Parts: sequence; C-alpha cells; structure tokens
Amino acid sequence: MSHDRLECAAQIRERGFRVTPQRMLILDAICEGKEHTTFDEIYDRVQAKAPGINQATLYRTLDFLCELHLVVSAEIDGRAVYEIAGETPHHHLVCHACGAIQELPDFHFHELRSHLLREHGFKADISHLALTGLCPQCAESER
Amino acid sequence: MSHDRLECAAQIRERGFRVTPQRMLILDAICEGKEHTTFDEIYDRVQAKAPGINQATLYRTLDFLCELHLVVSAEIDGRAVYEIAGETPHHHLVCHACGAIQELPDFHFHELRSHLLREHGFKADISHLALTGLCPQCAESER
DNA sequence: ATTACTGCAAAGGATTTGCATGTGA
DNA sequence: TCACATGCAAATCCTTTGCAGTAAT
Repeated sequence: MSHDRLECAAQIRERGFRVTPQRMLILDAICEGKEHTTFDEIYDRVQAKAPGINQATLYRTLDFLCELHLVVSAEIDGRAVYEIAGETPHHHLVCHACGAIQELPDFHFHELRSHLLREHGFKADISHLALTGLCPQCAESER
Repeated sequence: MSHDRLECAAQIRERGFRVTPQRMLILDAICEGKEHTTFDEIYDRVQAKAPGINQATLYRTLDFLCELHLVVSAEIDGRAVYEIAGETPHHHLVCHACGAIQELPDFHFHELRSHLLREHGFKADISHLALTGLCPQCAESER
C-alpha cells in the first residue's frame, strides 16, 4: 500500500472525514520531504503555498493523519518527525554526538516482532523507531 | 554493578561532584519505585520528606544523574520515566490501549545491537527502551 | 575559601483548547 | 443543511534559565 496524495484523499473520505485543501496541502508538504520531516519544515512548506494556515490546524491535522495511519511519526530528540506511511517501513539510527541520521530497514525487527508476539502475546507497533547511539565517525573519535 | 544509594554517593564524589541531601533524597525516591518512576512521583516522594525541594532542582538533578549513568530514563508516551541504572538492564512493552506495562529483558536486543555494530558501525545505546503496541488482552478484544 | 549546588521567580517554547466562523458532503 | 474543520487567541503544560544566596569539600 503505497500512499500517494490521491489514495490518502480516498482513505479520508472513505472513513467519513472530509477532504479539505488544508489536509491536502499538508499531505503534499509531508510527501515533499523524501525522509522524515519536522513540524517546522511542514509548516514552512505549507505557509509558502497558503500563508493563511494556522499552527493549531497543523497540529490537529498531523494527529488526525497519524490516527488514520496515513502518516507515521517518530520522536527524534524530543521533537516529532513525520513521514508518509505505507512506504517500505524503516527506522532511524540517530547519532547523539553529531546528529547524523541513518536509515535502518525494517527487517532487523522482524524477528523481534514475531518473538514478542509468540512469547509475550504482545503485538508491538514498531513502525517508525528512532534508536540513538554513536555513528561510526563519532564512535571512533570518542576513544 | 548494582547501584544502591551508598554506591551512588561514592560515584558522585569520585567524579568530583558534591553529595548533597537533595541528591540523596532524589536517589532514594527513585529507588523506592520498584519500576520506572515518573517525574511527578519522584517529586511527590521527595516533597513528602523535604517540602522545600524545588522542581528546577529535580530537573537538574535528574539530568545530572542520567549523565553520570546512575539513572536511566525512557520516554513513555511523551513523559520521561526514571529508574536506577545498573540493575539488570531491561525494557518495556507499553500497551497503547490500556496503558499496561510489561518488562522485557535485555537479551532480546543483544543480536540487534551487535548486528548494528557489525553491519553499520553504529554503537546503539539501547539501555532503556519503551516499545508500544497492544498487550494480549487488548489485542484480543480488538478483533 | 572555593565554587558547585540550590531556590526562586520569571521566561521560554511547544502543544492544546474554546469558541465563532466557514465549508465539504 | 449541518456536522466537521478551520482560524484565532488565550490558556496550559513542561522545562529551562539567570541570579543571588547557601553549603559541601
């Protein structure tokens, strides 16, 4: 299920909600960022196209899109980042020394996920995780 | 290395910092909670014994203790939780439906950790993770 | 005697909320 | 039409900061 803007619109309507220009603009702004996008980036992009849009609307819309699972969010040092859902799921390695971010494919979590389900009955929602640590460069210079 | 209050005090002194009654009270308050403890719980416990202690001090002290790795923190739905470090490292499974929290031993992450190091050169700091999902009961009632 | 630490109060920043207005279905 | 969405402004919540006074070593 790859979610482009049209599919998202369909999904929204299907579930009984309304497709508004604001919502589409916000979806577009998230799509524009190839990777995860911060609140401020989204806000700026939307402002560029439609200077009227309010921050509160953006907060509400992002929550809304996350609840519909059209967008996924992760926390990177205290700030939320957003991404269109449905692309190949992946995660991030965040260096807490230099801030570099590396992508981590989802398959690393396949085993953990099924193990948790089998052994603990826990249906983990590991859809967009950010792990912190030291990137190769910083790990090197640290010793 | 099991960190009780005395060892913590020794560690603090050893590294050139000062052992103050506030710090000890805060360490005690964290120890009192068998599991992870929220900011507010710690604050209340400390207040009960020493009504003078300031929130700013608590914030600063918690940061301080985390930096010394005497305490570890994790984020559970947007709020930090704290725990004495050095006990057997473990993680948490948090049900986002009912809020139930289950412990998850660290060994589940051994492989992931060494894999990240080998394949990506990334030295992941997975010391106290909180994974969200659905606990057995909620997963059941959901369908 | 130093200088780290604390308390206080104020500032800061992010997110939420209430309510009137607007608009998609 | 009418419930859902939005804009606006104020409120709220969490956390940080500056500074003056206190206390651990």
